[in-house]
Amino acid sequence: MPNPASSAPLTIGTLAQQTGCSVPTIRYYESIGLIPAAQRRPSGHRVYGAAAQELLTFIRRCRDFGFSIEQVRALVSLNGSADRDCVEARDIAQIHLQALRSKLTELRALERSLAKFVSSCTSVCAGGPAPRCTILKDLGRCAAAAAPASSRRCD
Amino acid sequence: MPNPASSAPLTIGTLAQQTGCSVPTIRYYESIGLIPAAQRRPSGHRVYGAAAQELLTFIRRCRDFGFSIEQVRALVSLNGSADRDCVEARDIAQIHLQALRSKLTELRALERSLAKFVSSCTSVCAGGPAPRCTILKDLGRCAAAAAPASSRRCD
DNA sequence: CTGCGACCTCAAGCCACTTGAGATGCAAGG
DNA sequence: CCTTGCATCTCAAGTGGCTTGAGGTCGCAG
Repeated sequence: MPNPASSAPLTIGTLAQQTGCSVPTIRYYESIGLIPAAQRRPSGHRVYGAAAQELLTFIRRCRDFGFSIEQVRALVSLNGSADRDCVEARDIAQIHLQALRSKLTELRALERSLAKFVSSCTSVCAGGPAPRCTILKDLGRCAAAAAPASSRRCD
Repeated sequence: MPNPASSAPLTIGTLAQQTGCSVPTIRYYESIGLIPAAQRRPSGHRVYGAAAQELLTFIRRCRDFGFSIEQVRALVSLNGSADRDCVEARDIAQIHLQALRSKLTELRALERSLAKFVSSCTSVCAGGPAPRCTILKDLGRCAAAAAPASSRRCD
């Protein structure tokens, strides 16, 4: 036995705990082919080994960093193919970084505007009738400082 | 005639152009009760007036500022009820602002980490075999600087 | 042998729309 | 008057990345 403690077969629940994914999420990843189909006990229960644990931890980290599932898929595949070039990984990260930066720029502008709304309401109209609130008035005004439409989407 | 040019009846397409919403989005807003059901021509085509245009512009601005549909619903309702208190609006904005700020904090940390990944790859391993890329190695490491799970969600 | 918790599958729900199919309306040109 | 072509209509399904629920099976402790 090469590694008695750490390579013992894992149930899906244990794997979930150790990787920080939820149990349904692991099954979901299997269903979309992001992780290979697990081996099964005769009962049908999934059994995992150390490789699955490493893979899932990697995936979970990627998701924490905001990579999309398709980006993660590409990174996983890169991670497994010795004959491919690391520049591919950098490109994926670079693209993600750029998207993140433009999102950040948008959100910073939003934060400023919202903070202005709130403090202006507090100092000018707090407690008054709602339809005269500076927040609602500012929101009704012709758009100027608003973020582009992309910030309404979920990317 | 009180306002001949601006209060002419609008088709949904014109309304969409003037408010920056798409045509299906306007129908969607009607279907979820965010805007009242439009009047119809005998043919079934929707007809809108100035009130709808103002309302949709307001809604669109709110969405630009990142308010959820339910938050927008509350703001719209506040905007229309003279007997309610402006503090309600401020509370909604305040809650949204706090959520935005914690999101921003997360994203800033992500940005730093990703930028580090990219520059490290460029200087250390660019062009080498993918599985040895510093990006992929860092992603595989035990989580430390990663953002909390909330950043993976779409909020 | 009887709980009870962990596991199984399959389906639907979430958000805020977008996209597509297939049918009809309307305004302008011939 | 008729065609052409765009706008509109409805209804259904798709998007991402899961989560939640229903209804059933498995495995182990008491």
